[in-house]
Amino acid sequence: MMVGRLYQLLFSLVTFHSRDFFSDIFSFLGKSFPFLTVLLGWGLFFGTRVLFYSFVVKRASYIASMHVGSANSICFLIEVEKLLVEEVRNNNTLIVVGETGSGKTTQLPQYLFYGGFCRDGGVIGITQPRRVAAVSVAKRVAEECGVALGQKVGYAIRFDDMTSASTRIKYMTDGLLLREALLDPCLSKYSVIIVDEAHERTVHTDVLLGLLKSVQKTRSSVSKVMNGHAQNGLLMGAENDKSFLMPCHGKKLSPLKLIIMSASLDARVFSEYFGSARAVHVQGRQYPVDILYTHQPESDYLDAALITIFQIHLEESHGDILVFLTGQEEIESVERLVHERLRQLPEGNQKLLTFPIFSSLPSEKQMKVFMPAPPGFRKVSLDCTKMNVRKTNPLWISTTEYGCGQKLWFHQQAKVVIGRTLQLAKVNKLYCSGRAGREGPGKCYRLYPESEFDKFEDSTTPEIKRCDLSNVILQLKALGIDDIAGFDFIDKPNRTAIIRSLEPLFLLGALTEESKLTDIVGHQMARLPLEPVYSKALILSSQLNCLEEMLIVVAMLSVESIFYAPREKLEESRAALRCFSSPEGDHLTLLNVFHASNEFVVKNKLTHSKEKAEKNLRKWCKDNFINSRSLRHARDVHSQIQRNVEQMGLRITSCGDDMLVFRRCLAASFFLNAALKQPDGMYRILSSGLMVQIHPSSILFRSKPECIIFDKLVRTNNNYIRNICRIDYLWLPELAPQCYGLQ
DNA sequence: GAGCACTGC
Repeated sequence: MMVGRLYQLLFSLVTFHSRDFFSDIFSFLGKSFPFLTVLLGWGLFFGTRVLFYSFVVKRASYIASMHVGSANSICFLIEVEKLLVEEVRNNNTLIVVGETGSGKTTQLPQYLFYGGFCRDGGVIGITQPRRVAAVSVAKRVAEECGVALGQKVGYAIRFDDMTSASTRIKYMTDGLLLREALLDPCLSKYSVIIVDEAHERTVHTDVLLGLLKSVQKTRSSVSKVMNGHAQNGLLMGAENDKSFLMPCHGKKLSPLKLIIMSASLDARVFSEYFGSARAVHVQGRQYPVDILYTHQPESDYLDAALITIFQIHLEESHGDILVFLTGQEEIESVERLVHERLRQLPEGNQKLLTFPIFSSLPSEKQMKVFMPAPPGFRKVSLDCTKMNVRKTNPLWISTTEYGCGQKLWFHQQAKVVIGRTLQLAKVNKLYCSGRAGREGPGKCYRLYPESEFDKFEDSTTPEIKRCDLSNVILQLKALGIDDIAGFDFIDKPNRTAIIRSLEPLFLLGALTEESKLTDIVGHQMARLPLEPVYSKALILSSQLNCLEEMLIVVAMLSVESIFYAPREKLEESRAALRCFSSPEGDHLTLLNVFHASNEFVVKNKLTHSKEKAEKNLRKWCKDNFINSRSLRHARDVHSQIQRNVEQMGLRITSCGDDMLVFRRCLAASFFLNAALKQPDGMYRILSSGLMVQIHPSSILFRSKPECIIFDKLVRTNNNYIRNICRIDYLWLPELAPQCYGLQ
C-alpha cells in the first residue's frame, strides 16, 4: 500500500508540473530522504484526496515591463521612448495600452519631460485612482530622476501636497484633479494630463474624462485663435460648449495633450469616445504564467486553498504565496488551520509564516505584510483587501510567486478580482525576470474550473452606472454644467438614477426647483470634500452655533470604524467603549472619544517629542480598543474640513455642553434618515418606509429610543442602520418642513 | 447580538 501511495505521489507531482517524467523522478529521489518522508507523511495526513488534487494547466503570456533592466530591454526602451514622444507630439489625444506595472506609469512622464513638454513651465499631471499609488510612483520617479521629492517630481493627494513651484511631473489622485478643476476650470498649468488606470472606470475617472474632453476642445480652439488660425466652426463649437470653460477664453493656453492609459482591451471604447483617437500598444518581452484551474468545482474552497498552500509549500523550492479570501473571518480560520497543520510537519518544513491583511487590522500589523520573510522562510499572505497590497502599489510586489484565487460572492467585481490575480502573477514575473538567473514560470491557482471563469467575463459595470450620483451632480453643477443627462459621459448614467440623486440634493437645499445650484448653500456644499449630507450638517451647525462639535462628528463619521473589537477580547473592548458612551447615541459617543483623545494629545505634546507623543497616542488607542489608524485619519479629515469651513467664512463656535442644540442640528441635517420605532422593536424609515433594525454595534442597540436619525444603512442579512442618535419626533416638521411639513 | 471588501475629495 505504501508503494502504491508513493507511486501516486510521484504521479501527482508530475501532472502538476508538466515536467519530464523521468527527470522528475530522479530529481525527486535525489532529494534528501527526510523530504521524501515529509511528503509521504503529509500525503497520509491529508488523505488520498491531496494526491489526486490536480489542476488543468493553461499557459498564458503577459506583457512584460518596459524597464526591466537587461541589455535587451534597454535598447528596446530607447525605441519606445522615441516612438511614444513622437506619438504624443503628433496626436493631442493618445490611448496607451499596456499592463499595470509595465513601467508606463513611471517612464512615460519622464520621456515627455525630456521630450520638451514642460518647456514653457507646463506641468505633466498623472492621475491615479488611489492615493498609495500616486505617492509610491512619485517617490520612485523622483529616485530615478535623482531629485528630491517635491522638486521636479512631486505628488498631491488629500492631506499631503508634495509639490512646489518647480514641480513639473506631478502625480495625484483623479479626485484631486477634479477638485482643482473647480478652482481652475481650464487646468491651465498643465501641458499634458495622463489619466492612468483608466480601465478601472471609477466615478472620478469617468467624470474627469468628460471634463478633460471639454477642456481640451476649448483649449485647442483658444490657442488656434491666439495663433491667428481662427476657424469659425471650431470657435463656435467652443463657445457653445460649456459655460464653465469661459474663463479659458482670453487666456494664452497651449492645447492640452491628453493620454489615457489603460491596461485592458477597453482601448477601443476610449478611442471612440475621443473621436477615434490613436491607440498604441506598449509591449515588452513576454513571460509565461501558468494558470491552473481545478477539474471540478470545489465545494469547500477554504479546504482546497489550504491543501494548495501546503502542496506549493512542500513542492516548490522557493517563492511566496498569496491567497485571496473573502473576509476577516475566513482569514482567521485559514491562518489557524495553517498553523495547526504546520505543527504536524517535521521541523525542517515548518518554515512558513502567515501574514493576514484585512481592513480592521491595526496598521502596524498590516505593515508586516510588506516586509520580506526572513531567509529560509516562505511567506503566506492571506488577503481580503483585494487591491490594497497588490494594486495600489505596483512597485511593491516582489516576492509573491503563487496566488490562490477563488470565486467571490460579489459577482459584479469577480472579474476584477480575478484580473488582479493575473496581474499579480505577471508583476511578480516581471520582477523575477529582472534578476539574473531567476527566471521561472509564475503560477496562478484558481480554485474553480475554467468554465466558471468564463462566466465572470461580462460582469463589470463602470462605477458611475451603479453608484449614488449626488456627489457627481453637485460637482458638475459647481462647474456650471447644469444638464447632467446631457453631459458627455463615456457611459451615461441611468436617467432615473440621476433623478433619484437630484431629490435629496433638492431637499437638502443644494438645488433650486429648476435644479440649479442654490446661491449660498449649494455652492458651499460643492466646495466641501464630503458627502452632501455631511456638508449640509456643517453649514447648518455654523448657524446653530455648534460647528465645532459637528466638525468632529463629521470627521469621525467619515472614516472606517473607530472601535476595534478583537474577538478574544470582546468583554474588555465593551468595557472600554462604556467609558465614552453617551445615552443619546453614537454621534455623541464619537464626540467623547475625540475629546478624550484630544485631551491626551495636548497633555502629551507638552511633555514629549512628536514621535514619542504619537507612539503614546497609539498606545492610548490600543488600551481603549480604538483603531489608531481610523482615529488619525479622522483627525486629518477634521483639520482639513476645519480649514475648508474657515476659508468659506463659516463661524466656528461651540455649543458647550448643550447637546440638545447639537442633536437638533443633527435632526435638521439627517432628516432623510429619520426612523420611528415600531411595536415589534423594528424601525421604519420615515422618508422611504423601509423597515430596519439598529445594528448591534450601536450604543442604542438595547435602549431603542422612539425616534432616531442614523448615519448609514447597511444591507447584510438584515437592513441595519449604524451610528444612531436619539431625537424628538416633533422636531422633524419644525426643522425639515420641506420633508415633514403639514400640507 | 452582527460582521464581504475596497477607493476618493
